[in-house]
Amino acid sequence: MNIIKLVIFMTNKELADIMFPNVKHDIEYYENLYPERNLKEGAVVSRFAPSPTGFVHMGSLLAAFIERKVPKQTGGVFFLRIEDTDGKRTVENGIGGIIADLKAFHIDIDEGVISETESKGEYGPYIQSERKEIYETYAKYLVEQGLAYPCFCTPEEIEEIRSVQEKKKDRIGYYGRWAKCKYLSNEERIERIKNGEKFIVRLNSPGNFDNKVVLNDLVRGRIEMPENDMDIVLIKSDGLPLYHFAHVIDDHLMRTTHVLRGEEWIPSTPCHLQLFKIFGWKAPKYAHLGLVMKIGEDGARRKLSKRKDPEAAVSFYHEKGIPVEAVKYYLMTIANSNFEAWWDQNKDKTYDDFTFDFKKMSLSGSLFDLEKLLNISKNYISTMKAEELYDELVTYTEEFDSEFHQILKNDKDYALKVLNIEREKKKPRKDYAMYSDIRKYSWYMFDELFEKEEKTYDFQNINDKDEIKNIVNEYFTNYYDENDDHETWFNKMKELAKKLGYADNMKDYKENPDNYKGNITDIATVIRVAITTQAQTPDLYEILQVLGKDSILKRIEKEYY
RNA sequence: GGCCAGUUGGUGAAGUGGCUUAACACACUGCCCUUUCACGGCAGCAUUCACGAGUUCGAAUCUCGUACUGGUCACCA
Repeated sequence: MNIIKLVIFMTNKELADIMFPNVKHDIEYYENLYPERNLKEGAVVSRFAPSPTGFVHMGSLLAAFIERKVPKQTGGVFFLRIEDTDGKRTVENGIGGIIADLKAFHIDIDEGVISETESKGEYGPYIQSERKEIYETYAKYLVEQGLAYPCFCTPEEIEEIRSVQEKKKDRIGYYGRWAKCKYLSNEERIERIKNGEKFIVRLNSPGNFDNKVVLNDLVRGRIEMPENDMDIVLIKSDGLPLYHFAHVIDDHLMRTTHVLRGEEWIPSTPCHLQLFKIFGWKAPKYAHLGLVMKIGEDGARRKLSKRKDPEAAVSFYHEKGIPVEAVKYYLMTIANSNFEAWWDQNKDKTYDDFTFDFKKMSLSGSLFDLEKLLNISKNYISTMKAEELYDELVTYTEEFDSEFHQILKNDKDYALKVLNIEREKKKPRKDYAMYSDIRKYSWYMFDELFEKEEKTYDFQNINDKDEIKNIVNEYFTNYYDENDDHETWFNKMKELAKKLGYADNMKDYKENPDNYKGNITDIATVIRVAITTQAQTPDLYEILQVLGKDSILKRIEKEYY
């Protein structure tokens, strides 16, 4: 009996050698190369591990945001790993796009890929395609242990198995008695390899579908699932590993403690847990996040899609000029809805000071609410200082509105005055949700724009041309004085109203509307529209002050005299 | 079809057996304030927590079943 065992063991070793002729090290080598991290108790090591498909998706950004936050909270490490084991997914400059997006959102990494060609940190390489030898070493070890084997099945054969399974209503997959290559003798395997037959490497799964395995998910709690009994592929015919294998090897070697990923990964977790167990490693803690959803064209919920939904791409926010901070605040409210209330109590603090908790995450995928984001953005922008807003706006327009950019640069002091209207006070104005709104709502404050825009004047209640002329004329010849303070200015408006037969306060007007031609708001509106063309603007007094006498009179002369 | 998860208002959600005649925020509606708009203030907006049954003195909260939604079952991640 002992002798037979020995023979089998020897052949496994021989098989492994012939399958992996290029492997130089044993697994001990890598275990020593990437030692346990020396971190304090409770420190979380997590990672953002995207495929280089171009840009970062909203859902991924949420994950990356949390993956960054938790290590920061616990004194751990956050690193970026690129999962490029599938050539078909890889896009030109995919890595650069991801790095740029993370940078744009100020998500800094402690370790990992920092450019198309560079990485930092002691646990690399951080690009999976550069880790081929490592995967082979571990696959070889598994073959030696009899826990993996070469599979010679062609795609056609796999398809054949599948259709028989479907017909018989059996579970689909390569497992148990369906796994043809599982039962080949080592002699045959070696011979076929020597004959030059192509093969892939499959796990010889020790699992039993009737046994249960428990996943203690950080956000969902206990999930019980059948053990994995699929002989999943470990190494593909291109020599690179499949996600399942790569994830287990990498996250062990990189000493990852927490894995955050979408809930679509839950079904394959038993397989990952099994791999960790086979190797005798401690599995990381898993947090499976709900997907970010959106209401589709047909009215049904569906996953926010990179291809169909512009708002899924982070570039969307960049182009609109939605502050990255606002997006991050929104992400924080999605991640932990109690954040909003906390923030309300801690206005002077930021999301960095807030303690994120996995247990407070919503289980089901949340609908992406652009409206809500815009509201957060509005509030955020309203708290910015004029100087700060100016800098952001200059940066924004440099890329997206060169004309406005030039105007802002030409007269910074004036631009600051405009931006400061009803700002930097206890109850600041909240009308800009994105930087692209600023020109839209304040173009009339800039003479260069005012002169060139096509203008339409809507005087609201008063439509009689002579009456409009009369009001404007009267105001600017007899009342307007740029040196008036707010109170004086307003008193003059009242006098003007009274003189022309309008009520100078709303109360009187409401009591006896028939006694008046209108009320003071009508007068104010006429002046407002005459100067700006807009019926809705910030405080009229401030506007007149900022615009200044010269520009105002020029506008009046042109249009009314 | 198998396996898994989810289901509280238009939206995000709080809620872990009695303090819930279900917080809070966004949106919406009305009123007030007001030189317009925005801000701000007040009020309204789920007689009810997918449905059914059970446990209990008592359930949105525990159990079971049903329905629906989503995920997954690749040499993709």
